[in-house]
Amino acid sequence: MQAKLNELFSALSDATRREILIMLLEDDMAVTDVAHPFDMSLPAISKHLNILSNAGLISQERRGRVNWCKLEPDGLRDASVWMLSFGQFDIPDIEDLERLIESHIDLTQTN
Amino acid sequence: MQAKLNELFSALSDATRREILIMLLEDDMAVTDVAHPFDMSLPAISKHLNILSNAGLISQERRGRVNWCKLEPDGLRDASVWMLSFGQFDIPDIEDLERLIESHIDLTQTN
DNA sequence: ATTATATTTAACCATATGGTTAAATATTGA
DNA sequence: TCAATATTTAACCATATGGTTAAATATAAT
Repeated sequence: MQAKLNELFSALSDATRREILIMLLEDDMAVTDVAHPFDMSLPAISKHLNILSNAGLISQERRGRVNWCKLEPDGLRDASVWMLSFGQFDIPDIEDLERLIESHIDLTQTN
Repeated sequence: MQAKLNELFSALSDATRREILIMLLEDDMAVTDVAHPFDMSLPAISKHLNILSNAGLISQERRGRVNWCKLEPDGLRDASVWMLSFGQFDIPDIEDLERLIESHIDLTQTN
């Protein structure tokens, strides 16, 4: 769980990779086409795509010599959920969450 | 904007720092107390706190020789908005919340 | 069969990151 | 005043990260 979140947030911490994700919102793309707008070598883009794949944010499917990259929006889910518990809940909700955590701890301790 | 997001996601990509944020959900804490549960030197924690400060995720207020650390939940807003802009996942459901609670419990118990 | 295209792998480099220990700096208490 | 406490700064180290170029691989086209 922690390792997965490390990978996710780390993948998102690079502007090039975030831009790639946004590009893939439009449509699936070949690696070369992903690379095109960037002032960067193809191997560099290839590495970025691997990092996004390993984080579960995209998938890649090879057809012939073309590797098609596809956004996997569900990959953002864990990170999103983690963040929402801090950022979007207002104060009473945070207190609710804390009570939930407390009660869950109490339950595990009495078992 | 991109630099801010880099900083934010990068700050969140370390499990120690995420754990610190969760600890600060409870209450404001002094640096030494933040450091206590971790098997890590005080300077290391001090660095982590600086990274969290620079990312806008916490604030620090010195009173006497004690530096009080305070969660700044709004600091997550930009990153949260960025992720929501992908808009392809639903509002987190009860299972996600359960998993989140589990992960927080794991964190508090493994220390 | 040869060449062009799409992509990855390998080897390398500079800088960033996350940790350490030792020393420095305040501030508080005796 | 002197010692203890809280925290940061400095110097250092190993590994990770993000880039490069050159070579390798696999497929498609001529």
